[in-house]
Amino acid sequence: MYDQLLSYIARYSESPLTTKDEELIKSVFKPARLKKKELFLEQGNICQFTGFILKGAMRQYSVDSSGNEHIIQLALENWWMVDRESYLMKTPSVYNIDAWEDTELLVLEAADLQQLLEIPTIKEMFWKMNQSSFIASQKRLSNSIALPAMERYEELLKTYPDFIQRFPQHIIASYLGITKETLSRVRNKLVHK
Amino acid sequence: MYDQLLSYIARYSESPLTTKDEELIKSVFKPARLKKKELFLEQGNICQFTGFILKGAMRQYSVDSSGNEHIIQLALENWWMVDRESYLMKTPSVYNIDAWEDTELLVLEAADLQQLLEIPTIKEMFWKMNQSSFIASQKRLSNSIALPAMERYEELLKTYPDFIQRFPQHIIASYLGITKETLSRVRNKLVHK
DNA sequence: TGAAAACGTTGACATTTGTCAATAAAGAAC
DNA sequence: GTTCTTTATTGACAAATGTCAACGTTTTCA
Repeated sequence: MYDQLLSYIARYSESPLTTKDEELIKSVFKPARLKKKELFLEQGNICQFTGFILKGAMRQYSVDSSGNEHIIQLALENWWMVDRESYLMKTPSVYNIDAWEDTELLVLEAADLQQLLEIPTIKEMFWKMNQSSFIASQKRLSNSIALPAMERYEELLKTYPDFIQRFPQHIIASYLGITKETLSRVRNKLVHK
Repeated sequence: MYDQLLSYIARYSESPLTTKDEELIKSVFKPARLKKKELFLEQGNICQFTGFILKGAMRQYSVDSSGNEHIIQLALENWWMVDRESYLMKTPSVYNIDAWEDTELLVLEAADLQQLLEIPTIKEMFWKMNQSSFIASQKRLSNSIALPAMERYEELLKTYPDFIQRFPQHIIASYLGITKETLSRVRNKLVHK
């Protein structure tokens, strides 16, 4: 069960982990399971955990005054899921996070994070993860302000083709910032062009 | 000239810098000046520098096939400016970065970054900067997909009131992902409500 | 200081996207 | 197996935003 996390760490760092490091990792990351639709974080609460997805699919979203969900982030196996602002600053979150499929996770409490970061290999891994999260977020933002709906969808097809397989269209639409009807029409146009 | 950077570092880290650390910082950060509209990074080139703005205002933007500019980032005094993806991966950038006002910077070459990161205080500062960049980017993304133009503008007014003072409306509009005409109408509605 | 450029606003109209309702198919639950 | 829920599509219409052109003002700078 921890092999998946350990090999993830190995892939995103240069130096190997000592046996002692591995012990620490196994002691602070706790296994957890979520049923489909089960909440990992509820709006208004403080995000207590960082989750590493072993198996399953999750989503992070806000709910607006009309009750519409807006998907901020989707995540599959070997992705991290957390509301970083809430987790780090211990402020109430404006987002919900839940499981879209039955999901197995390894979760890390905020209180254990500092201890983990004393392992240079882990620190390096999180450093890289932060960098790529930021870069991905900035790209998505760039698409969001610069591209019309169809091109945003085409970008998504290229960047995260798995999403299309794992999430229904209304979720994809929300991720793109459009309605499911608009996405349906966009797809229709793409087929006929 | 370096005091501004040193006090920035002090503000975003817990431990103080040694005199030796300060010497290193002064040796790797080089002063630079940009005239208004002068390019710091041109689309297609690799971003060579991270800039710390001492005085002035800058923008990072893409240019679409119709020649329209889309502002990805605006920055003022005590902000960092860089295309992180290009800088770190050494890949050609899709963005331009230029000065919107005559600007004074301290610039850091990518080659000198590693050396700097060996100073724990600096590493901590960059760590925090990465975190807050990501959080800011995610918030902006969240607004971009969830809020209509007027509310995005109101959010901007709250979050970065300085931008309104320092950049003309067509720049603000582009930052929000709308046209200058739409922004003008939004502002008109806000006055009359 | 005077011409040129940049900026901001407005109107008319086009385009994109959203809303609502109806329908049908696919999938989940009992 | 059959009922209920979820998902996807489509049409008619509404709302938001974009486009283009014109105009006046402000700013820039030679």
